[in-house]
Formats: sequence, C-alpha cells, structure tokens
Amino acid sequence: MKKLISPKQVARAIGVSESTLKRWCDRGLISMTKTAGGHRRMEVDAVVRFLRDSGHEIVEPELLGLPAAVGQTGWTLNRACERISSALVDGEETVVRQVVFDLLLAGHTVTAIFDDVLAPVMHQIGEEWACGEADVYQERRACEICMRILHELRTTTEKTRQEAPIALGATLDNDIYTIPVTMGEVVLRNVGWQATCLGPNLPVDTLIKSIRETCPRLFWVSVSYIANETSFITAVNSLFETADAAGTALAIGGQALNQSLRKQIQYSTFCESLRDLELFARTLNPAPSHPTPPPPSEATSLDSH
Amino acid sequence: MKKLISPKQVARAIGVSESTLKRWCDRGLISMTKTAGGHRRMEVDAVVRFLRDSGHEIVEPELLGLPAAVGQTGWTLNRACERISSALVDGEETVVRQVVFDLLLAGHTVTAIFDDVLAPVMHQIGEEWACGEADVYQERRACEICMRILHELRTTTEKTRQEAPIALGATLDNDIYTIPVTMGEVVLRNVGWQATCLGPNLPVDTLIKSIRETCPRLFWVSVSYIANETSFITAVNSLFETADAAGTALAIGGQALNQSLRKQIQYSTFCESLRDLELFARTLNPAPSHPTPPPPSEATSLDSH
DNA sequence: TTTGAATTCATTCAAATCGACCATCCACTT
DNA sequence: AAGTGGATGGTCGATTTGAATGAATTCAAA
Repeated sequence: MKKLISPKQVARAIGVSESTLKRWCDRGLISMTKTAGGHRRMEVDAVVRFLRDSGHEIVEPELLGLPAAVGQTGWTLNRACERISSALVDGEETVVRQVVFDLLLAGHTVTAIFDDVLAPVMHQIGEEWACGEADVYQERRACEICMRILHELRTTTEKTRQEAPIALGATLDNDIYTIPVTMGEVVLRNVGWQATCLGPNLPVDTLIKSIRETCPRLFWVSVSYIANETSFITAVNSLFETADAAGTALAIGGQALNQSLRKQIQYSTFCESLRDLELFARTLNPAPSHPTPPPPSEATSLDSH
Repeated sequence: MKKLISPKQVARAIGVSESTLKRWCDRGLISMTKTAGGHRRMEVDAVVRFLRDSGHEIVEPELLGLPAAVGQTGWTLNRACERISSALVDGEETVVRQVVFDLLLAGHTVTAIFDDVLAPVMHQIGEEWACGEADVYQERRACEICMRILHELRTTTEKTRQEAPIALGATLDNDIYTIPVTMGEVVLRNVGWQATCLGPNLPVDTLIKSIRETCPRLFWVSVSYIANETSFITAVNSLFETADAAGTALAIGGQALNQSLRKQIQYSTFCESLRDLELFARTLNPAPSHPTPPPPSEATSLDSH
C-alpha cells in the first residue's frame, strides 16, 4: 500500500532539518508530489531510493517503517554473505532483512545483492543440506524467509508506468524452485518493466497460451531442475517458436543448464546471472537511466556552476 | 446515468483526510453536486480531471472503480468474493490487494477474510481449473498473487513480543500447497504468537527434529494433499508422539482430511477452519484479547465516561 | 412506511507545513 | 586575513491539514 509521508517524518528519519529536506525536494533529489494546498508528500520508497543514490545515512529507520538498526554498518558483500548464511540457517528472519536493507542503502543494486549474496548463500545452504550438515527444515525455512524478503523488495520498486513493456516468467514442469524466477521478477521490475512471475512448475502448453493471450515483450524461464532432458528440450523449443512468432524474446537461465543442453535448445539470450537478464532487458527497452529525472527549472540548471 | 461516489471513497483514493477533501470541493477544485440533503457526490471523471489538473498522486486508484464496498458487513464479503475471484483469474494483483485491505479497514479480521473470502475463492479457482474453465497459468498466477498478499499481511502485524509463545507450521511430504499453512502463520501472528512457517513438502523426520530443537508450544500441520494414506497416518502419529513428549500441542487441519482418516490419527485439536486454529491458540495462550491495549492514561480512561 | 446503523454534514481546534528570510559554518579563492 | 559561494539550521506569520464533535442525512432491511 503506497503510503505518503510528511516532510517532518522524513527529516527526522534522515536526521536533517526540515529546511534542508525542503531544499532537497525542490532540487528534485527526492521525488515528491504536492497536495492541492501546496504541502509536500513523498513515498517511503522514494526516500529509500534517495538514501541509496546519495549515500546519505539513515538515523531513525523505524520512522519509515524499515527494520530498526539499519544503515549503521558498512557491510561488505563477503561479510554480508557470512552473516546472512548463518542467520538463514538459524531462521533469524529479522537479521536477514536488516542486512539486505543495509546493503540496499549502501548503494548496492538488488541485482548485485541477488547475484553476489542471496543466490550463492542459498546454493551453499542447499549443499549443506545435501551433505547432511543442515537439516531439511532449516533449508526449507531459509527458502521461506528468502521468498518473504523477495516479496518485500518487490514492493519497494517505483510503480511501473502504464506504457512499460510486459514480461512474464515461470519455471517448467517439475521445477519447483520459485526463488530464482522470483528474483528475475524483482530485477525486471527494478529496471522499469511490468514483470509478472506466473509461478513454478508450469506445463509448456499453458505458458504458450499465456504468451498468446498476453503478448509480452519478454519471457524469462528459470531452470533449476530437469526431470527429463528430452521433454525439456522439446518444451523449450516449442516455447521459443511460439515466443518468436509473437514477437516475444525468450530469456533462459539456471543452474541446471549445461553446455550440451544449451546447444540443443533455442532462445533469444542465455543468462548466466541476473545481471545478464537485467542487461538484456535494458537492451530490449533502453529506458531512461533515471526514471524520475529531476525537473530542473531553467534558472537552476543554468546557475549550477 | 453516471455513478456518483462519496467523499469518503475519494478521500481515501487520493490519500487525504475527508476534511481536506471537502475543503477542496468547496474551493471548486473538484466539480461536484449535492444531494437534496446537502451531501456531496462527485463523478469519477471529475475526480480524474482534478487529479490530472493538479498533478496529484493517486494513492489507491482501484478504489475509484470500486462499488461502495467499505463499512457494511453482510453483502460485502460476498461482493468481495466475486470481485477478488475475477481479479485473481485475470492477474490483477492491485485490485485484489485493494479489496483485501478494504475489508481489513472495514473491521474484518484476517481470520475472517481468509476463511470467508480467500480460501473459498482459491478453492473455486482450483475447481475452475479442474473443469477446464481456467488455464493452469491463471490458477498458478492466482496462487502467486495470494502468497504476496499473505506476506504483505504478515508484515502488517505488529512485531511479536519476546516472551510470546512459539509456534511452528508445515505441510507434510508431497503436499506442496503453501497457501493454507501460510494463512495459519498470519493468523497466529495476528493473535500475538511467534509463528514461523517452515515451508511445504517436508518429511516427518525433519519436523520431529525441528520440534526437538525448538520446543514450540504449538505445531500446526496443513493437509491439502495425501499421496499415500498409510505413510501419512504413521507420519502424523509419530509427529504427535514427539510433540506430546515435548509439551507441544499438535493442531491439524486441511481439505484432504476425511472422517475415516481423522479416526486413525492422533492430534491435540482438529481445525475445520482458521477460526478453529485461532481459537485453539487463544486457549493455549490466553493473551490479552487486544494485542495493543490502547495505552490509557489514568485521566482519559476515567474521563471517557 | 418505518427503523436503525452507517455515513456525511458543518464547525472548531491543535498541529503541521509553507515560503521567505537570516545567521552560521566550511571550503576555497583572492 | 578577508572575501565568496554553497550548504545547513532556525525563526516567523499565514495557510493547510487532520482529527474530533454532535446533528443531519442516507440506505437497506424489517
């Protein structure tokens, strides 16, 4: 639910005076709207974006509804991995959330956080489970926590514009790993797409139908598990044909894909990582890098130096 | 005949108070008419025109398209069912979220919303899919939307106190239906428990381990699908024995449970609905009925005659 | 037609916000 | 050392906002 907050709250949360905050708003550093009576109102997510872009510290995160104790430590990605890994195994959801938000506020993109922190950590937990070092319920609980945080990150993106291109995503039959495909959704939304994750474990037939009925600009498929290679190959290829005919680009990626499989399937692009997916999406839709360009009045734009 | 909407709806859609909205009306910023009794009524078009002219943010756009769904009790839940059902099939996530939050604001508990709206609607969608009226991807997308909203509802509960009793929940082997068990988590959290959903599709062995390591006050199991009745029965009974020994109550429920199965398994309580689960949890931990007792200063509590 | 619960009215009041202005501080230049 | 430009924090009166109040109105069901 998009909640608008007042300058006073924001000023206290960031730890600056109201005067300064008003000047930042007027310079376009924080995206903001005004009421009919001329009062400034801003979204929490806009403030978070400003904090991330400007590298400014947050003083009272709870005023913005963020987990407390955010933004006090500069996490390196490696340290974050260790901390998040142990917290995930122990089921300490609040710790995970806090570290992730710390990373966000420290200027890391969600793509980087996924590629360099969450994905390797979840992979490692999966291996610990396979080796018997971690129990099943710990691994599954870690997945649950991860999904909740993904959903939370999903809501912090700017609202997509109506004319934004549409993207659909899914995993194929027997592949029940929801996390990677959902990460794709969050990444695509973060670069301005109207991305929707259809869900895991979906037969090709229905995916083909969804493409025909929606005509998205991009369809991404995450492949974490393959039950039957032959049927997988025919599935992907029939999906590609439909997509190609509908003008839909097909992006595919996932740990279960090896070199020999890659040679037997058709796709528009192969993604080794979410970075690749993001890059490909940007290529398809070269959006403005700053979704909300600060509206400079002629005077200020000339006066600046 | 154009539909007229009330100031209350418009105020919430724009995100301002009723007082302010009425002042804007009286200033002529929004064209409106008055009823014979002097009540303001405005057309959706007029509101949209005002939003465009003033550059105002639309906080909850769906509300403008909604029938007056707030505040009543009887038919609201039915109307909500229809609206949510079609929105879920069509993948209109924002509409679903809006209606759910409308119901919350109208005073319905999450338990009631789950039992009387979301659960039957999802069940109906499942049947539509089985009958071939809806496609698989629509059903799966509806589940995804549902999960996101559940996670959102989960965060709206207050943070649980440290001394609150602990509850764990899961579904058993081969049962991949996450929604019901997550609903349990939200309900329990709403009545003050530290509830954690371990996830779906978990073997009994690991659940037993989780009970031994965590010693929760309550363990809830949702049963939406049973692959093998014999192994299911032995699984539940061994789970109950462990729980009983650890002082953990075992609550069980779900659509896949019939009378004959009930007779063969042991449990502390059987839940026909989330209401039952909530009630049982309250029995176990007779917490203050108001999780946030309004902090009454002595003066005000006496003055409020 | 009557009734009762919910909604809306007009009004008042405290708190928040606006824009404008001013003093201070700091880095940098003269 | 003195001057300059930029950023910050604070104050002021006027305006806007949100919440509360008791009376009036609406709407659906009896």
